[in-house]
Amino acid sequence: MKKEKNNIEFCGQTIIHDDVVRDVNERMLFDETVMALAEFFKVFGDPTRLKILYALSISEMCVCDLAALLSMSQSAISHQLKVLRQTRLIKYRKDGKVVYYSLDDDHIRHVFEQGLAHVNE
Amino acid sequence: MKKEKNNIEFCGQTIIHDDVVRDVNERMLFDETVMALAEFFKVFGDPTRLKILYALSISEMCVCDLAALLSMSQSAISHQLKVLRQTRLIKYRKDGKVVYYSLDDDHIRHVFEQGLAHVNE
DNA sequence: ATATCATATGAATACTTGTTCATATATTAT
DNA sequence: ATAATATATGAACAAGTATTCATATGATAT
Repeated sequence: MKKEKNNIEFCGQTIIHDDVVRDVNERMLFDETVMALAEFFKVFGDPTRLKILYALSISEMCVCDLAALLSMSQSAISHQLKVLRQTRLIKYRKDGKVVYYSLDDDHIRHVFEQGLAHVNE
Repeated sequence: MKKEKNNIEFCGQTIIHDDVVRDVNERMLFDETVMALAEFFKVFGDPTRLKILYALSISEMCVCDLAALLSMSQSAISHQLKVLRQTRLIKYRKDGKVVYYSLDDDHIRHVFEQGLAHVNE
């Protein structure tokens, strides 16, 4: 049996189902959690970074090679590697002048596959 | 035993390890796949959309209620719902003037949890 | 028909972001 | 030291995007 509607004003917003809103509000995620989550997914939301991650899931590579592979400037690649480093998705080791990048964690592969599964329906 | 370096120029880019680049290049994803994947993750890369998705993972809700829940304008919510609709992450049913939104698929919940698992380390 | 309410949407704006360009740093070779 | 090479980075610019504002649409009630 449907309960009757009881429209309420709250913070200038009309609430039609205050019971549902109250319930969901109590279970809502912390703002910082949502922010962190958004940042995490945002990193995967760029073709260049996805290609880099995919490439590194196959083999560690240096900046030069990644630039050649993706036909992009060394600078562009380097900037994106910085983003991936800062979000701890990749790690690196230095060997002389050359810096080798690799995935930080197999966990990343899983997220990637998860996305691929969706895209391929 | 490390193979000696054989720097090559390709499309204006220096290649240090041409064997690795060639190998990875052969296995590289199609551009359209990468694009679709980026679009998919991009949708999850916004706090407002994440909150909406999370809310809908608990209960179906109408636009009014979502606006009240997130303390945002009806218009802002409606615009984001459009994005979520177009990417087929949510579906809706109409009951008179009221439009009820819900997750399109339990699969979305899984991606969400996957992200949460990462954020919570 | 008219008013009201829930939702949708186009345009404008403010903000974010990916790439380029120029340059800096660091390591190796001469 | 000097030159060459691999990588990093700050600033500028272009392209993309989330929200607001004003308004449109569509349904219900009077």
